[in-house]
Parts: sequence; structure tokens; C-alpha cells
Amino acid sequence: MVTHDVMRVTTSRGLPEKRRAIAQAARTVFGREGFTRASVDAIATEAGVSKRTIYNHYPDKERLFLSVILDGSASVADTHMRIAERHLRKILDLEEDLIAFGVEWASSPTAFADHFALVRTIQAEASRIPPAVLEAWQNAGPRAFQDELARYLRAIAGRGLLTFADADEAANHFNLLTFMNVVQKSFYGAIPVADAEITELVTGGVRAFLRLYRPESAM
Amino acid sequence: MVTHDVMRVTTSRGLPEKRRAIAQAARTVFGREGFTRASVDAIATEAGVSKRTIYNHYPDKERLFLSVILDGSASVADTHMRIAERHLRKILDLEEDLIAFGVEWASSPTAFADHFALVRTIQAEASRIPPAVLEAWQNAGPRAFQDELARYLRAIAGRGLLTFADADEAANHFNLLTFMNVVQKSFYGAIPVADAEITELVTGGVRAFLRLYRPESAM
DNA sequence: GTCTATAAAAAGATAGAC
DNA sequence: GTCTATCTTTTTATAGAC
Repeated sequence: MVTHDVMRVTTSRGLPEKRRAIAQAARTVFGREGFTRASVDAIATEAGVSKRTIYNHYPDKERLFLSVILDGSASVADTHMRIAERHLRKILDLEEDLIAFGVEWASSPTAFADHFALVRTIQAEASRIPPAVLEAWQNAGPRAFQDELARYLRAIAGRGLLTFADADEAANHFNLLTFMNVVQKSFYGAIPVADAEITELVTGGVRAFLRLYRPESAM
Repeated sequence: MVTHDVMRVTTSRGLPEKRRAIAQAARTVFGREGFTRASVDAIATEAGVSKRTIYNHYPDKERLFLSVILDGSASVADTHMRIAERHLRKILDLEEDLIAFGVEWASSPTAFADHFALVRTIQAEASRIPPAVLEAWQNAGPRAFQDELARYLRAIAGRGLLTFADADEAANHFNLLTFMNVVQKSFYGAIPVADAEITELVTGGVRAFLRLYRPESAM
């Protein structure tokens, strides 16, 4: 049953290029227009294929959207993981490193505007998205990254630089005090926020976080 | 110039009832469907008026939407102010009162699902809403309430139960650690969150808040 | 599998009678 | 001011040739 053409799916020969072009175009157009406003025509034009080709690959507009947000979720989590690794793998000065990490993390919604426009659309349409899909999206994206953040915090605590009973709660509080702090002000990147203000908000958040979780001995 | 029929606008005689019915229906339908998906037809049906009547009161669909979100913003802020007054005017046990306040506040998105569905739509469409309108919305709603919260915290600090340099930052951190904590999990009320979990999240947030801002003497 | 052309439905906005 | 009926455009989805 298992044959030797397993790689057919990821192989690039005719089909996958178009499919990838469609997915990429859908991400762009859905991000720019939102789900309802985005027309399949516009996606087809953006992808450089005919509308019929889209319907050959996806049963309908809704399934195309769902496919796009699940891919996007993993992609964003990936970007965030690389940012975390760059700043949190080796800690030199904890406050400095956390601020640098937080600033870059919190800047990603403006840097990847299309991606986060999609996130806003997901939130707006949340009540119309099947709960199972919504959960899959959370697991592949935000939750996966929060778990990763908790792992870094645990490692840092292992070196005696932080102390907490619940690493997940600490990661959650870090997320709220830095990332969500900026995200709330910027409408998930829809409204530009000056870099200086991002730095200020994140710095305040990191200092609060450290007041919460830095051990007495390190103060 | 100022004549004696100033009240004409708010007087109820023919015109205002329909207008109010339209506004109410628009709030419901926009909240349920989002801006683009909501049809003027559906709003007319919900309001029990003809579509033409809507166009007699509002120049187009967009202006109707803007009018609705500005009204809604003030209305939500009002509700939140009443919740705050009930719990924060007289403090008996600070932790208890803050938790009770936070729980009720953070529960409002599920309690007023239509209102917060509108908020999600605003966020999703943020990049297409005129910046001036968006700012007016923030000022009438979220920002107004955050200012009010800062006032309560200042009063509490005046009694020696809290200490901080910047009441606005403290209010912001309280908002993040309690309200946003729940809101993020529930997609602004789109996904139901069990009361027990709301209580748990808010309790953790309030305890963190108190570790941040409770004076040494009160611990 | 991909394209052009088209069907079928929906939605924003308006005309004209009352 | 309000209603019914209608115009016009847009959009999802499909038919049929290659």
C-alpha cells in the first residue's frame, strides 16, 4: 500500500506551484480584505491563475480560507520561535535580553502586517469558524509559541535568574505585559505604533515581569 | 440662533423611534455578521422598516456602521463604569474586591456578546476605518474606562493600600493581567470560557498585580 | 488540469407612488 | 417620511472547450 512515490505531494511539478501560488495569493488578499470582502476573482488575479483553477484545488472559498489560516499560524509561530532563540538561548543581561526579545516580538505584527491582518479576521469571524478548526489554529500558533516561551523561562529559572511555581503562568504574564500590551494599542498592527513607544511599553512590561519573577537574591 | 426646539432631536415623535429601531437593529446585525457580511436588507428586516427608510436616515452603509460603533463604545464604557463603581468605590478586602471586579469586568464580553462582536469587527476592519473615527472610538470607550480605572487606583493608593509612580501604567497592567487575559482566551467573547476558568485567570492576574503594586507595609 | 464564458444569486443604492 | 419595485454591480460557483 505504501508506495515509493510518497514525495509526490511535496514534489514541484505542475500542480504544487499553482497550489502554492494560490495559497500565497489567498493569504495576501484575505489579509488585506478580510474573509467576506475578499473575492475569489481577486485571489485568482493575484495568483496569476484562473478562478476555475482555484475551484479545482479547493472545494469552496471557506475551505481555502481555513487552509490559509492554519498554514499562516504555523508560519508565524516559526518566526516567533526564531526570534526567541536569538534572544533567549544565551542570556547575558536578563533585563536587556528580555527587552530586546520583547521589542522584536511585539514589532512582528507591524512587520508582518498581512499575517496579522489575517489574525484579526480570524478573531472577527471566530464565532463562524468551526471550534475544532479554531482550536487547531491556536494549538499550531499562539499556544505552541507560548509553550516554547515557557520552556525558555524554565531554562532561565534553572540558572537561578528567575523563580516561579508555574512556568506557563509566567509565560502568559510575559505575553500579556509585553506582546499584548503593544498589540492592543496597535490593533494587531493595523495602526502603526512608533518604535519608541513599542520600546517604552515593552520596557515597562519587562520591568514589571522581573519585579514579579526575579528571585530576591538577584536583586 | 439657539432656538427653543433644541430637544427636537431627542424628542420621540415619528422620526426618532424609527431611527432608534434602525440603530438597534444595525448593532445586532453588524454584531452577528460583521460589517461586510451584514446586508442592509437584513438590518431593515430586523428593524421592521423598509430599506429605503434606512437610506433616508443614513447616507450609506458605512456611515451607519460608524454611527453604531461610536454609540456602542460609550454604552460599553458606561456598563464598565457601573461595574467599577460597585466594586471599587468602597474597598473592604482589596484582593477580594479586585477579584470580584475583575471577574465581572472580564465576563462582560460573554454577557454582552453582540457588543463585543462589534468590537472584534472594528479590530478586523481597523485598517479601513478612518483614523480619526478609530481614535474617537477609543477615546469614548476603552481609553475613557482605563482613565476611570486609574482614578480608582489612585484613590486606593491614597489610602495606602497600593503604591505606584504612574497610575496609568498600573491601570494598564491591571487591564492586561485580568481583562485581556480572559479576552485573549475567549476571542472577545466569541468562544465561551467557563466561569471557573475566568475566575482562575483573574485571580492569578490580581495576585500578580498586587505583588507588583502592594506596598511592603501591607504585606 | 487549466482556461474563457456564463449562469444564478445577492447586495448596495435609487425611482416614483402615496 | 415611508413603502414597493427595480436598477446595477459584484460575487460565488459551474459549463464546456482544449
